[in-house]
Amino acid sequence: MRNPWTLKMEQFTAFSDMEKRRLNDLVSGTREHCAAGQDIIPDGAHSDHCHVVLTGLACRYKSLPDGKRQIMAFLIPGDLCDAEIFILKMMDHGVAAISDTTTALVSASDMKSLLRETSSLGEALWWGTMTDLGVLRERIIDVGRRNAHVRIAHLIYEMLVRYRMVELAPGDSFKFPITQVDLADATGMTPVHANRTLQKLRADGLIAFSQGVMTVLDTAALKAAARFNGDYLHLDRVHDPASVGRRAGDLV
Amino acid sequence: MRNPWTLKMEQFTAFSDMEKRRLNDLVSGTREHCAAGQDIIPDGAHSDHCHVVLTGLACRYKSLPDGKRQIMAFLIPGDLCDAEIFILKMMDHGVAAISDTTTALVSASDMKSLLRETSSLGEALWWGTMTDLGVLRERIIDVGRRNAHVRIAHLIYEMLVRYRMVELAPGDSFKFPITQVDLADATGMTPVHANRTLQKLRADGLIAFSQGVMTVLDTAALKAAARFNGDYLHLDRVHDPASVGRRAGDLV
DNA sequence: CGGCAGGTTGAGCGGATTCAAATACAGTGG
DNA sequence: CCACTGTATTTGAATCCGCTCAACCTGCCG
Repeated sequence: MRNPWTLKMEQFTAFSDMEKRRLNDLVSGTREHCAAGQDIIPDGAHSDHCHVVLTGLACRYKSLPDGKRQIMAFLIPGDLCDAEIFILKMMDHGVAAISDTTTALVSASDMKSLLRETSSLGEALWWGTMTDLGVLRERIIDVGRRNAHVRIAHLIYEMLVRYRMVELAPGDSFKFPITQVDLADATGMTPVHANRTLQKLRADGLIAFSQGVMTVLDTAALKAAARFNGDYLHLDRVHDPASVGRRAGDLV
Repeated sequence: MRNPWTLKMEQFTAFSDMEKRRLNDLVSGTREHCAAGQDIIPDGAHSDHCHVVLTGLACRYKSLPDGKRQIMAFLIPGDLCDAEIFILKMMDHGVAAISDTTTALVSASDMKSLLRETSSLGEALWWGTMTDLGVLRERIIDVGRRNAHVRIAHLIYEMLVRYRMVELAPGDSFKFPITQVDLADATGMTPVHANRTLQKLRADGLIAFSQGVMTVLDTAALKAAARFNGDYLHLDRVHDPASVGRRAGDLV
């Protein structure tokens, strides 16, 4: 009954049982599977279904005329791939699977009516979009004003916080099937330099990485190295006394 | 009766007279003036009013702990400063006036009900947010994968298209009160390098700049230099046969 | 065993930065 | 009207972070 979409949005607000059931029903319909490396939604496409990532890792990307590629965002379970689909004529970027993924299809009309609801659900959806904006802005700061070391540390730390939201980072370990080429495309650097930077983070004892699993060994040190401030993720419930136990917010 | 907010959203869809009147009423209430250099909305602030830029130029920015600053977006007349205000507890970045600005205050409750309307208005607002996302993604590509020359050309060309939307770029000239320091903060480079890059664009006869007014001398050449593709702005009405006359879409 | 994708290492180059100083320019007050 | 002041732009020279190119290694799989 607990799905990553609900878990993520619960970081924003507490839902009633009925609301949770509602959300759960929405992602319990048609599923789609996509193999690593394939497009979940190609650039320029249109469809009348939204995709919610349930398992695996995906990314938003855009290929440039000169062959370069920029990854604008990583999408983990609970993330919505294409909130724009029911308004815009076509996607202005592609969404690709990095590892094998399963996505839930939600019809545009369901999503539309959800958005217009006066309940917490409509607000939660809006919250999701607003935090997406925040994450994008943070990525601009990354590539614009942070050096390679801080930049990669920041990306990894953000992934940790986000994976924790959906309870997929036990022991501060999480799946990280991202190749160094992908990482370079996301951080706006070359694979070679991404490699050297990762090595330094490992040598400093901040992270460990093997078999596609990233482990953050020293959260405090990594957070400091990344100059991380998580306000932009708007995990509002962190400050909610009713929220108990160890949550993603502990890291922010 | 024609205000920049309506003009901008008309790039997405045609409104009925009643809808236009509705939009106009919303920005005809309280006005706020802000002097150049001052914060319109400080980082971390909260209010229960949204700000719509009516005149002047503003920017979204974030100051980093080490004193650096990153400008994430420029806001021209018709742009909404803080769509998040009625959901999120606080702003995760600041909005500052670059030149003197006037903004219209729209109450959060008015905005909220607008968003829930089944008319074109709710969709238009959603469209605005989605294009903001698109512009941010494009900025990530800018700083991540384009060199200084292309990057600045791209920024200027985008400003031209956006100014045209709100009919503020007669003869391909528009107000550009952005200092080279601002420009550097927006493009993720140093003022010195921004200066040299601008000089090259002028030497190549692509742009002219004096007295705070930018003139694009050769739109085709600038577009080519910027490798510009305007799909991300989603000026859907460009393809609408009912749309007549020279509009921003001509450039996209 | 060969092939291939991903990761690692080295050396040289170059775009952008840094620091510093000079120049232009607008506003202000004597 | 000019001297004065502060801000913005311009120029030069040295330095460095990250890029390029190229080779090599490693593990995996057919």
